[in-house]
Amino acid sequence: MQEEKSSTHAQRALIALRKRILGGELPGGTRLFEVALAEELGISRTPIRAALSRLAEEALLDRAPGGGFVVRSFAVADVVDTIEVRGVLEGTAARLAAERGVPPPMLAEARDLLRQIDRVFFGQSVDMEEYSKLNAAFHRLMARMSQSDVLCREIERITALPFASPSAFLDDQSHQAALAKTLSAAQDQHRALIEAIANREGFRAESLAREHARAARRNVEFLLSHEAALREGVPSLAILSS
Amino acid sequence: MQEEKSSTHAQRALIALRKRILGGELPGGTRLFEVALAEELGISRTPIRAALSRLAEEALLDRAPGGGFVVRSFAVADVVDTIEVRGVLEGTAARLAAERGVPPPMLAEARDLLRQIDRVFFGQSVDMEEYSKLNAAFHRLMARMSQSDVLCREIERITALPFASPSAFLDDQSHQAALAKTLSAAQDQHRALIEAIANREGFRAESLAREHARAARRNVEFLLSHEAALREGVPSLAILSS
DNA sequence: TGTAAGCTCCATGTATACATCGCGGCGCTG
DNA sequence: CAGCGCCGCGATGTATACATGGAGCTTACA
Repeated sequence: MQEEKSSTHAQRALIALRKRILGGELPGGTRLFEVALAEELGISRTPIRAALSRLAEEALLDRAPGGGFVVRSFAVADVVDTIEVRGVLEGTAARLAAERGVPPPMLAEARDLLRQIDRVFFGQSVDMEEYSKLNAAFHRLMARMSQSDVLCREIERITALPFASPSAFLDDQSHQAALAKTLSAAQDQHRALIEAIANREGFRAESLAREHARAARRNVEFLLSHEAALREGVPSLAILSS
Repeated sequence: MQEEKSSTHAQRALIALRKRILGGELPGGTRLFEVALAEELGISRTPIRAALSRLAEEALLDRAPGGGFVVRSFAVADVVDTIEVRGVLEGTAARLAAERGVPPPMLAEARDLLRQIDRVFFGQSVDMEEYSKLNAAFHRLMARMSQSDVLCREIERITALPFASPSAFLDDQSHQAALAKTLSAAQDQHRALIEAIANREGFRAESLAREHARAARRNVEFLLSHEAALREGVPSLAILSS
């Protein structure tokens, strides 16, 4: 066998197929045939089926009526709506956190994350790798502050879609100039959010989280309004069908 | 073979297992073993795996770290939070419907549904079967009015959980007296919702939808506060772990 | 020429044998 | 007695052969 990563064939198939779907190599609407994929990847149908099942769980594939799988299509409107839903869910998490109250250690953890993010700005050019990681951690923590497993799970699920993640579009290198301003504004929102939650201001926390998600939406709309040149460098948008 | 319903073994296994999980026969945390289930249902492991995978998509099973599946546990708090999430999502659908505008034929369809629900009340004892069907149809239509496939999908997904459906707890026969009042209040909310959407009052529509979902939450809390006697007749609550 | 029946092929469904891997018990050894 | 390592079992992972069933084509008959 080849010496790829990961242990099982199903894992490798999952990773390979996910990559192809997200990369736009398998456009939305494409029917995936077990035999063809099995031959292509040099494994049997069984691990292929396992991989396809998991991709269906990730909402990257739809089950066809009479059996089989189809690559899900994402139009621009779907991206926008998905981000809207993320905003709504994160808003709910923030509101619940405020309403139910957050244990002080957790609040301290959040404030520490904010300081760490501040520190990333100190360098000349921002270390996007690090920022993405911290930003994702902050959003995950905010979900946990709701003290609702159900909500955490739903947020994690929607966030797994590549273009809906709070850290999507950050790896886009095209408009470094605007970046600093954008990130600084986002950080202001982070601070206000924690403040609102700490003050038990549920409505304010929810509104802030929703508006915070709007930044991602503005990014998408900006990227799509400027012709292909910009979109080229944005892997998260390769999946778009139109 | 036995002459159950449905065509494939995987389908039958799916239905059988879902029934056992929802019925509380397989309590939360139970590890499901392919071989054991295969022997028990008299089929091979392959269709069992297919069924387990689909149950994971339905969020009734969790994948165990090292492979395998575990029945998901639902505590009371999870039920409440799930209903909260449904309310939030339906609220978003109602708001988007109001903000984006709804085609008149669709609004007419909604008003027609409201009239049909009114008609159900005419009889001496309400036909709950019929009411459930119409109520579910109304909620589905409201989701569609958002004109967002993503949102529809998420609502449908969360609504698939037995205790989160807008028609859950309606089959409970225990407090017929209060029922008429409850349903009539719900219908008032339905009417106000459509009115708000038609008037493009996004905030009002969202608030109303959220409050409407609270009715389900009150039902749960009422049922749980009255000892087992009441809970017996409520199949939707059999899944509760505690 | 149109229609309907039947056939054939292809894709998924199913069973089963074998592989692999992790874990726990048991025994050996220092 | 303690610690290490080996062995074996049980669970999932994988391959493969065969079953099934539907769609499209072809052919024969009206």
